Amino acid sequence: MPEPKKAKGALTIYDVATRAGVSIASVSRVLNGQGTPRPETRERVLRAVRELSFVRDGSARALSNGLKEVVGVVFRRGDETLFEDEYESFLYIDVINRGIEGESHRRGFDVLMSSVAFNDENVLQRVAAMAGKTDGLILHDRMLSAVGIAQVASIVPVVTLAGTPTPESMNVRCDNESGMRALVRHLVIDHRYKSVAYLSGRGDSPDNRARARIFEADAAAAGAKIEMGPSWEGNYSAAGGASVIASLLDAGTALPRAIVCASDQTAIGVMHALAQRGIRVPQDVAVTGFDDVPVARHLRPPLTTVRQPMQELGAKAFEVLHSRISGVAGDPDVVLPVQLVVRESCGCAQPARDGE
Amino acid sequence: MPEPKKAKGALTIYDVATRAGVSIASVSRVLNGQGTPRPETRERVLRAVRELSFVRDGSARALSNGLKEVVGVVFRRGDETLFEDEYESFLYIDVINRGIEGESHRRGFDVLMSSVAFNDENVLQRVAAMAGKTDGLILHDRMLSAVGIAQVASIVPVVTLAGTPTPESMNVRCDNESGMRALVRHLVIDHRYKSVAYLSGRGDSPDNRARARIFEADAAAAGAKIEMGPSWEGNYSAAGGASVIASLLDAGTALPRAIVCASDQTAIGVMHALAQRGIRVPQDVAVTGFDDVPVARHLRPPLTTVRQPMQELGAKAFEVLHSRISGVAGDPDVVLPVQLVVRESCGCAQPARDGE
DNA sequence: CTGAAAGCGCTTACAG
DNA sequence: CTGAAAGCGCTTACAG
Repeated sequence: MPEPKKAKGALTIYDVATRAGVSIASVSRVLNGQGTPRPETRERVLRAVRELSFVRDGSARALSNGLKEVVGVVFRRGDETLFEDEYESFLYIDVINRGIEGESHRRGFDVLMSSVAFNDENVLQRVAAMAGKTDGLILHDRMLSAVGIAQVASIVPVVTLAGTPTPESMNVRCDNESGMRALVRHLVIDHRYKSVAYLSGRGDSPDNRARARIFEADAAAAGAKIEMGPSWEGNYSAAGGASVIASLLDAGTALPRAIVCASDQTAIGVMHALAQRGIRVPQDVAVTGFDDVPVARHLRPPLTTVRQPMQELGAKAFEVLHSRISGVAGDPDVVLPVQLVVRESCGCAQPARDGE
Repeated sequence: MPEPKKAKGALTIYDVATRAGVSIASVSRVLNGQGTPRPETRERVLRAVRELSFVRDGSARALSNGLKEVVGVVFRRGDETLFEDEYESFLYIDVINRGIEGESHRRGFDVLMSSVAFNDENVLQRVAAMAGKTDGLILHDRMLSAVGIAQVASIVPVVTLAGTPTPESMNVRCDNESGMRALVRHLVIDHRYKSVAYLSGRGDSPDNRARARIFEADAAAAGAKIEMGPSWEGNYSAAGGASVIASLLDAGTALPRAIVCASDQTAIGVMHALAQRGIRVPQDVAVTGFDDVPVARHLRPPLTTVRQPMQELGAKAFEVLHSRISGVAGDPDVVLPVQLVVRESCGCAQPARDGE
């Protein structure tokens, strides 16, 4: 063994070929299950591979094949945590990512993860770099503007989560409309609450807009007094929810009978703020969330919310992306069903244990 | 534009060079910040890149550079869930992965994720495939045998989590010894419990062995009656913990005053089983966990446990791996400090609110 | 400062 | 069935 190849003693297909006494083409064919090699050739290659513990270099394969078998996922990373629960809630992103990973796995793909900080200046730049390392990208909620998406989509296929499909990209989301409809019905019809507020998420979120729209329409139609708008503007975070309540109370505003929060995180903040002022949930004010994050059932009282099938959302996103990568056109706007989860924060009595 | 390049209209550095009227070498240099190009050259390249929305192909770069700027993480995926909380507990893996991702990010690396099912036959094969796509691997708890690790480590550097360093691989873990020591002291000295049991994790886990060893030594030294062994054998899961309790109770065995569980998950199962039999925690039997998973503080009663710095564990693992990838030798056995978190399941009165 | 050319480790027509 | 060779898209000495 004269020349010390490169950095590591990293083996190449040439080493295997030499050892097996065949050409690199044969090695490659055996490894790929292409053609019909003579049994003996096959044996020799396989033995050499085994003895050497050889593994093909993924980059070289990708370059040659034009397929990396890698999809990228980009999401936001929380910075500091104001509420202890805030941190946990971020984990819902991981649930989605698990869904993506599981489905990828089945197709022989791996998942490249990259987070960007909330205050990150050049998200586009990072996303673009990811594009170069993958066959396609899945972007979490509100990562890029439509322009940014178009730009990235010119490099690799893009699927957004909880966004809006664009001419260049596809989208997978949950059925906010039905979820909010069921929630409002439960509060206004079942519980007969006369006044309800919508504590919003970020204004630029499609999810939030959809929820707000249905809330307003349905609650009004059912004859309830509605509160929403500037003084009820949150940002999906617990801190955001808490500060809205604090401001309202400080201003001496009377709270409505029920507060519909744009997310579970928001509800967590609201319940926290309410508890601090000695306002009881649900006796004085009912509170609901949206998402059904893992911690929702452990809150006191357990949170009534709308469950979004996070894991399926991820799985579906991969599925859509994969078919696109494979050159198959698919539905550019997939909508997944949601489910109302009634617990106690809405005012219902403690339901059957281990319920749902 | 005559010939339709390849599959996509995927741009290459040649397209940029043509547009900018320079050689591909110049494009590459500008993009890499190498050399001292004339300002005008720089300008023209940058403009062409911008106008074309060009992004370099990661595989080609990796092949040429000998560096993919990707580390792989392999972990186990839960299949079905017996307890609703089981599912959540799996998320602690994600917390570690977040730590890895965060640190990678700082170094310009991305993280390739791959899960394997619990019953997966050829984990080694999957791990090997990952090795080919990355510059180094981080393996979660008990993924591979020492032989398997050695094999993979001959391809890329390997760091294990909560394992044992081998001649070929490095390891990062938490200080189980100190954690268990503090826990036993709290139970046997502070609470004066006379009888304590250790409900174990998987027998083949280094973490479990370390915890068991210290438990036995310290509890005995403090004069407590000890129970552990075959009839107290769990497997880290909630289901495992619950079934141990069920068996014991069915056999008419009297429970000790305190049960030290090998993990929070186990404690969750134990508390569940106890509740079903009407046994009160901590009045009748105290229960403690190990890990401090997010849900631990939401259990009823809130779980006294030992917090492992999961996120730092991940960050540290990347750090160790990165320095190894960079050719720097580092400590092959990093130990991170843990912290006793006293809540109510040990028998302590409700501590100050918003504690910790 | 800049370009022509070799090389990274594979895969895959194309001949034999 | 199998081998020689070209090509995938970059980077980087090496000359100029």
